[in-house]
Amino acid sequence: MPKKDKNKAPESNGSSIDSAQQKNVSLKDVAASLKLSPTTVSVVLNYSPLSDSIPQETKDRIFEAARNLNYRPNYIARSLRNQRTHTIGVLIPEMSEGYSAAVLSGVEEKLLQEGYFYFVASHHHREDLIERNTQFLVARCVEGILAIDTPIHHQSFLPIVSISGHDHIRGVTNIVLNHERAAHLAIEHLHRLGHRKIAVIKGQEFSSDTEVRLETMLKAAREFGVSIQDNWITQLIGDDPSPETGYLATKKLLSNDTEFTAVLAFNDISAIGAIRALRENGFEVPKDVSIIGFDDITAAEFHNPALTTIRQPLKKMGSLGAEHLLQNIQKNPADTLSYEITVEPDLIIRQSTVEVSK
Amino acid sequence: MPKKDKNKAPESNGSSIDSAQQKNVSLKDVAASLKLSPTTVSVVLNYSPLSDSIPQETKDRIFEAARNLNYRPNYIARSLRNQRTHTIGVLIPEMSEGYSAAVLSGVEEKLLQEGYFYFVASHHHREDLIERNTQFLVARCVEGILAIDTPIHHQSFLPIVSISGHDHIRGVTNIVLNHERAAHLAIEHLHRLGHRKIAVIKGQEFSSDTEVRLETMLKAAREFGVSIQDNWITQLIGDDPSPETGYLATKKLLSNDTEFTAVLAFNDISAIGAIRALRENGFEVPKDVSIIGFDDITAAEFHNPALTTIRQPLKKMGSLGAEHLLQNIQKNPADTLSYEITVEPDLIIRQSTVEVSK
DNA sequence: ACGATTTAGTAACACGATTTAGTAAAACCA
DNA sequence: TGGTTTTACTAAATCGTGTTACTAAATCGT
Repeated sequence: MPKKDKNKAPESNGSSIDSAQQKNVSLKDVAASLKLSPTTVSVVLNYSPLSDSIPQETKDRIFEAARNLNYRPNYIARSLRNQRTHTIGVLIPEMSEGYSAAVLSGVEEKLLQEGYFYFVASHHHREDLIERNTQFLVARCVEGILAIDTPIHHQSFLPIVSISGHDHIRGVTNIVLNHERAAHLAIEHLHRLGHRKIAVIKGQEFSSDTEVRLETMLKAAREFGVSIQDNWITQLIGDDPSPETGYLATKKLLSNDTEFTAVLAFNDISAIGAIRALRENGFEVPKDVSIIGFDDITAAEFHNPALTTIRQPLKKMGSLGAEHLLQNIQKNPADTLSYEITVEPDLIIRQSTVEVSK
Repeated sequence: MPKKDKNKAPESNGSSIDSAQQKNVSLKDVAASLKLSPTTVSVVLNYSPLSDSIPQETKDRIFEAARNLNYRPNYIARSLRNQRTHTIGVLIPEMSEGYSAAVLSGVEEKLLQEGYFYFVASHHHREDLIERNTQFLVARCVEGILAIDTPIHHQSFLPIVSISGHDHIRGVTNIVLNHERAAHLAIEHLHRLGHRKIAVIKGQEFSSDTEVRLETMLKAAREFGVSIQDNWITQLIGDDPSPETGYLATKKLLSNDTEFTAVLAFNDISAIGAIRALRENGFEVPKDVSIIGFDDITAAEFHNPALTTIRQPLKKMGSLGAEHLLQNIQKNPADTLSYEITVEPDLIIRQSTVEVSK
């Protein structure tokens, strides 16, 4: 007798997350309310080919009941059945910087458009956390992995897209900046302003772009006949992205030698710290020393002085990364060979670089 | 005859995401490899009470086989069965600012610690996106929702924790700053420096803190006998968090009147824009006008001049929010009444405020 | 009028894990 | 020796969908 008691639909008629709704209604509940089978309801709600033979009147009743009971298909059950989670995993160094946030905003925009969600996990450049988080994401059945400034060491059975990654691994797609051009733009700009002695603050070893950034800069410098002496090269100090990394690096640089007339910083955030250090040591920026940043994060434009910088299209890199990952997910992983997408930098001239005075 | 063919364990012996592994191994595969039932394997791997009666030798074999085959329980299947997803949804205005990123880093730290993952969805303060994203998160079976600077309008059958939210809704827990004290610290500091005429840049209507921030500031001003005239109150202009919002607001402010000696900005990011506007109009900061920010984002310390600001413990607010959400998830939602957690601000004195000169 | 097709559905299984309710054999007890 | 308890497991049901394979009735074609 109490057979139906528990399946009795609650009389919810307000918003979808109304307080009256205690338990989510299932396909079975909808079916029961219409005295149809769950199969029929499923077939109709999914516009399956099978529903061709269901009369419109029945379909209408089903749609109406589903709406009235506020039926929402349970994504978990659907994922299990379809072996599709519409979820990807995103690996980032940390959740605290202009860089990651900018890329993520592009990722999110594209993913939500396509009905995907994402898990984020940050690893602080620790090898063990990268491995552990990858495991977790795989266990959660993500359909692919997007690695942002995160080294990838081995091929995976899942599609992987790496943003700013430079490892060439089978099956991994890289989204990278045209570093040659970025370096050309930066050095050319300084050269045109008369700078011939340039200091460089390179990134930490763990940053994917560190090596290529330095090498392309050195190459461009040779081409323009600009000098970058070894003792004008310094490295960011510290693990977390903060202006302090550039501040400490520049302090060290200044204790070596001060013959240079311009500084190429690894990124905007460290350029800001570098300016502080230069100022503390009695150098006006840009009067005494010009400085050029990298990335063009929001803070760059409004810093004092406003930063001249090489812009990376961070948001676009994020959405491109997401786009290609989704594409690769559609394909058979076996025939997804590694390929590379290149995006172009821009030189943004502001106030931190001027003609050399010496 | 081909009965076992497809269940034949792949001879994977490398890393967990080795290329050799095509298909995830299931409980059934492990069981088959040992000629045991999935039940037994499950019981042992989960340290279920039932496993008391299983001899150690069998347990060892099971653990070993699971490790060798690199068995990872399928989270989707487990979630369906247990009706627990260990996943929460996080609503944020956007993924681009120091504020959200700082709070999220606290959220993430706490969640990963507890074995939870999270979905992020941003809504750009659009009512329809808040509703839609909430729907999506519910369909994805999140166990609770963490709303960061996001208005919540109705009670839900899911636990909700709101960070910097001020709506008092049954079942919603609020994590808020001690705004009274924040205002007291800010006004007291300016008062001590001799400022008696203070301009205020208030937040946009859509920011949760806008109203309470302004009101507590006005109240503190009255207590200290400091004047905040109506035409010294301006509002951030624009939707996305960027220094430009404060720049435009301050431009408008300066076109009204310039009698004030200090500016209270809604947040650090707009304070940075305000400084630019003041400077363009011929005011030196802090010589002519002092300015005080709010939040203490990373950029504040290294700005030029370094920003005096009221620090919100953003990361802590994130981890507290996550902590209370997880607590409320354990409880019966019915007996989770709304309550409020208050965190304390700090005054961080740097270079953007000095004694009044006039 | 009779076989073939169309209509309108449904029963049963699968996805991969956990849990409930057993069972068959061994050990224990009196 | 006969009954109870313990040991060492396993079959079957379940979570909520989606799909495959079926059926029973109605309609069609000739």
